[in-house]
Amino acid sequence: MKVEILKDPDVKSLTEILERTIKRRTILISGNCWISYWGRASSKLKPGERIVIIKKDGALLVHRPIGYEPVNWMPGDEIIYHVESEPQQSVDEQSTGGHINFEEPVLSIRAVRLKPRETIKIFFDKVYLFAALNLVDKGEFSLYASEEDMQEAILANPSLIEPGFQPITYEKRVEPGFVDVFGIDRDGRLVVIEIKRRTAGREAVLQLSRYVSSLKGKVNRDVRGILAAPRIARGVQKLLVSLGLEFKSLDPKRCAEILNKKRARSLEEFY
Amino acid sequence: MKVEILKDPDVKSLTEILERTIKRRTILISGNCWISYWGRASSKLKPGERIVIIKKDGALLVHRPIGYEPVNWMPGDEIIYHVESEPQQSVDEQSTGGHINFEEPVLSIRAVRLKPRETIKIFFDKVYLFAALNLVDKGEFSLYASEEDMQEAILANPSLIEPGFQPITYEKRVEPGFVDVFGIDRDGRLVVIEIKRRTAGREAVLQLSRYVSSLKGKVNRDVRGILAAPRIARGVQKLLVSLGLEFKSLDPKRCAEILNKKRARSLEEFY
DNA sequence: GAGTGGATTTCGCAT
DNA sequence: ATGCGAAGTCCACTC
Repeated sequence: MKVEILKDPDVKSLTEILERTIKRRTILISGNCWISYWGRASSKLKPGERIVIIKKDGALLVHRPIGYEPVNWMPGDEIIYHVESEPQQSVDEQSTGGHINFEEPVLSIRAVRLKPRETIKIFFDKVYLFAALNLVDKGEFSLYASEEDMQEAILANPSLIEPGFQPITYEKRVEPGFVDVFGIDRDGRLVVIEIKRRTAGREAVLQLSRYVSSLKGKVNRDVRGILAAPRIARGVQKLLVSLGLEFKSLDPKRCAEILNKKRARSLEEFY
Repeated sequence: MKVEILKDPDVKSLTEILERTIKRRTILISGNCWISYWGRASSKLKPGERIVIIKKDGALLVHRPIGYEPVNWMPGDEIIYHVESEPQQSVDEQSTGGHINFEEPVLSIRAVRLKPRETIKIFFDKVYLFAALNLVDKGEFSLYASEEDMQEAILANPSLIEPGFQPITYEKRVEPGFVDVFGIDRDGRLVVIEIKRRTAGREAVLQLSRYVSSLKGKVNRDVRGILAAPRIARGVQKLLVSLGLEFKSLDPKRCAEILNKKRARSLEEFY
């Protein structure tokens, strides 16, 4: 069955259908609930009307009517669920605060994550909508103009940095941290490139500086440090120069375009 | 009306109800859709069955049947929506990939965010469930065992650090950065405490070291630096010692418990 | 308005 | 397992 929808269901039917569908279907529940969380931190959420999503892999999301982020959540993997119908008497009024319907028993959903150990308990005293959906999703997702794309674009087209630049390795680990791209310029000098997809700040400059310094100490010869980013923060330019580093403007979107062309070309060659 | 639910609605009814409820209700849509995003980066998602949430503040979430994170999203605030019914012919088959139902027109939802400028376009060719919910949520959310709580716990119970420790100020600004807690030990020496809620890494040690150094330069007398955290990263212990700093194990949960007791007590006093 | 740092960050990768 | 760095990070706070 593709979709099972219950409108204003009672706790008994809910308990039953949840036990049957949890971690087998994508589940939507909307109603009045209160929530406690204990684990890496701990939290309490007093009663209110929210949306709860439980996915096939066990991932749990609680969304309030406002805001992009879930108020409570649990990433999938190794989540164990317990569903129970409980008499309302057991609910600690003080801990819940707001209004609770004392007529019917409450639905309790307990999610336990094993690593790290943490628990979310959700209590519903009123459910407006329950839906169990048998969703199939094999659609490919592709993201363009990420930092990884920028790196790939530089490797495919080194002149993006400057004429004569030759990449040698990328994402090479150097003490401390790592370098995004590592190569040689037209004069044979070592070049370390740090890539940022957004405006580069002080942190990026200091990081690059550490790379360059540690490398200089090892190879005992000149090393150029280039910060490749769409822009550099205003005050940071001076710092960059004072540390003997360079800046190269690099637009992530342009990198994405270059990559798209390259990918299209390799597709042509393939056919 | 609290809840409006449509099961297997046609595109025409959807367009109508969406225009009436969007940014006025919490909206749930589940069906077969494909999505493109353009803004800070860009992405494409080929057809598949997902859940779309649109909140009253305009926040948009697209969830696949697996995983904790949304595959596409838009934070609320300054989001403009356009809802249209479109003939399927206009859909670029190549850009969508998988299966598309060519019988009916498709529902298109376009969300435009102004700052930064970005756009999400969602096309549905089949909707299994549509729900518009009039949710009210005023429940208070409280999170415990934050870094701030640990600070508060130390101030309330200074012996957590060591016998005889006396806090003077907290979150005091010192060059560079700031100090979490600042006080005097039983021998009258200055103490700087840096608090970390989780395993303290190299960064925390270096930060504390900077505090202590700059303070020593100013007061021209001995200053102890104590890193208070649940644990310290393995390799970093040596660095800590070599910099003349100390480590004090401090469990955030225990801090939270202490605070809870303290708060309960003050509540008793209040009544 | 931009920069800085934290997050129940999550996620991935490399040691 | 642990640690480090990116993310369409988001978010709050400071300058």
